[in-house]
Amino acid sequence: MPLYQDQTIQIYNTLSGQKEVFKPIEDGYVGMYVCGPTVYSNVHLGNVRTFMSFDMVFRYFKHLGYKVRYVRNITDAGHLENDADAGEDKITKKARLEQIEPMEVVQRYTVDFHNILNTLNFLPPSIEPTATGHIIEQIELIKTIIDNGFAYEVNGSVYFDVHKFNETNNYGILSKRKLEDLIHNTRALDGQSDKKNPQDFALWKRAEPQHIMRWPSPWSDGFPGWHLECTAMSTKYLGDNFDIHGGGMDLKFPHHECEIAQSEAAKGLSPVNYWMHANMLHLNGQRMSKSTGNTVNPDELLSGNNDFFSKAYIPSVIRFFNAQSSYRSILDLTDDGLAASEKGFFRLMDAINALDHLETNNTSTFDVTKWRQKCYDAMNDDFNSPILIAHLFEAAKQINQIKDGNASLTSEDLTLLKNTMYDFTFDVLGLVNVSKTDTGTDKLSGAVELLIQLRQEARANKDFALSDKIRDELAEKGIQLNDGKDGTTFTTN
RNA sequence: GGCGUCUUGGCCGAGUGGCUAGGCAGAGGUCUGCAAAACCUUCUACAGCGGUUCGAAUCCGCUAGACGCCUCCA
Repeated sequence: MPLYQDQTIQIYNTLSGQKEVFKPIEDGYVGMYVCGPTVYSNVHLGNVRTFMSFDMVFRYFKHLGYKVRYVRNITDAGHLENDADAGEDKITKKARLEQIEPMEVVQRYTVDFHNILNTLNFLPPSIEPTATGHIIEQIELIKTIIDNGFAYEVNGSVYFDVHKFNETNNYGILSKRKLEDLIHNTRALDGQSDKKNPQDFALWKRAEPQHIMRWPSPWSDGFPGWHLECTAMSTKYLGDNFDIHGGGMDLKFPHHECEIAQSEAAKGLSPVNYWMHANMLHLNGQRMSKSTGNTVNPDELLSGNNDFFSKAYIPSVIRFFNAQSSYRSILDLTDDGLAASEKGFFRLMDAINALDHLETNNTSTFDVTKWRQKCYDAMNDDFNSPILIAHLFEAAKQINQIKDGNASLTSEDLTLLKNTMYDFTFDVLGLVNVSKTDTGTDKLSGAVELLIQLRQEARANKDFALSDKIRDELAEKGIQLNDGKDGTTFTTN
């Protein structure tokens, strides 16, 4: 029997503004779409945070035994610099600046994106469609929207008629805006003369002669609008009405609002049952922003080659740091915060690695079954990973108590504890086990063992000058000796 | 200006109308020749003011501050 039958998940739905019991459209199946990156530059860490949060959601659904179809797109065309008619496609612009083909831009940064996500131990999505691979679907969608009277063509471009749509539907339902307010507050941009109203958005743009990325359509040689891509790709693979749509908080308006409008205009129904939005990542108290230089790339964080952090951090520490806060909270990335997470992460790993060497007993002093359900309860409550981690640390404390002989578990309970720890730490949180007491190569290990032995002899002879010299000089070379009850071990850093 | 969010102990970060979050740091202890590491124990909270309530950090209002979206943005 799959686990999900025993667990009730609550999801905070942006659409309703509250937590709702998750009920998939089809029992046992979950359809989830997340807006992927626009591949016009190196993916930045804030970007990664959103995907990391949804990677965890994906992992949890899978762990519960759901069959999940997780679609995360690659935006490789159509994403404009701004909404004005003069707005340039981001990828085209980059190609022009670097004097290469747009598809070279796309290829370069798609590869970069995948490399980073692999390094950070992401699970690949079920389908990763590209916008350029779904031009036909987008054209068909536009035709339908025009036929239904919610879009109009001007000079080869097609725009969505927001005012018309709002007469029968609710434009602003997701972002809690009123069209009236938008009308009063829309900044007047130059070059918007093609649109009936500034609130209208492009479904198809006619390409200027110098524009390389272009496809034929009934209206002009041109390219699709950004909002349209996600509607075309999500509904193609998940159906006209699917379970979950995720993305960054900043996409709520206008991007996701427009997706709803497009779907309703084309199919007559709301596309998504649960809208999930991940909050922003800050860097030292400020929003990451390329324009102010307040940004750090994942590879810079992993290599330590940056101006913000005192050292390099391994991928699992970054994942752990992220999981220690709620996906719905703003998370501030700081050196202190990462360093604190690093220590906690290694402490947790040490406890997990100790599981293999625990002795069992006839009685258990710790209710493992109850604890296990608390772990599920945490994740069931809108994927509350910080609470889950608190429970994992509670288990870590128990493990240490058992090690010290102050607590005990039956072998049955120990197996349950171990399996649960593994499930949540590695499968759900996506952490990778790193033993801090990794002894490195055999050669190194042998040499250090010899030195440890010599030091033991020196200590036995009360030659502390020699023993301390061995300890200190090894430390200088990055080898830390740890004196314990059962002898001395070493760690490298 | 419009709409919305947030303000928790030294730091990060959960949460609930009355019952321990957790991590890091600090303090004390165990261990040790000493130290480090490891482990155990432990002190600091709920922006301010007013209201509802037997009881509020948790609900409501006001004030102050921070932030997000409204233009591209995960």
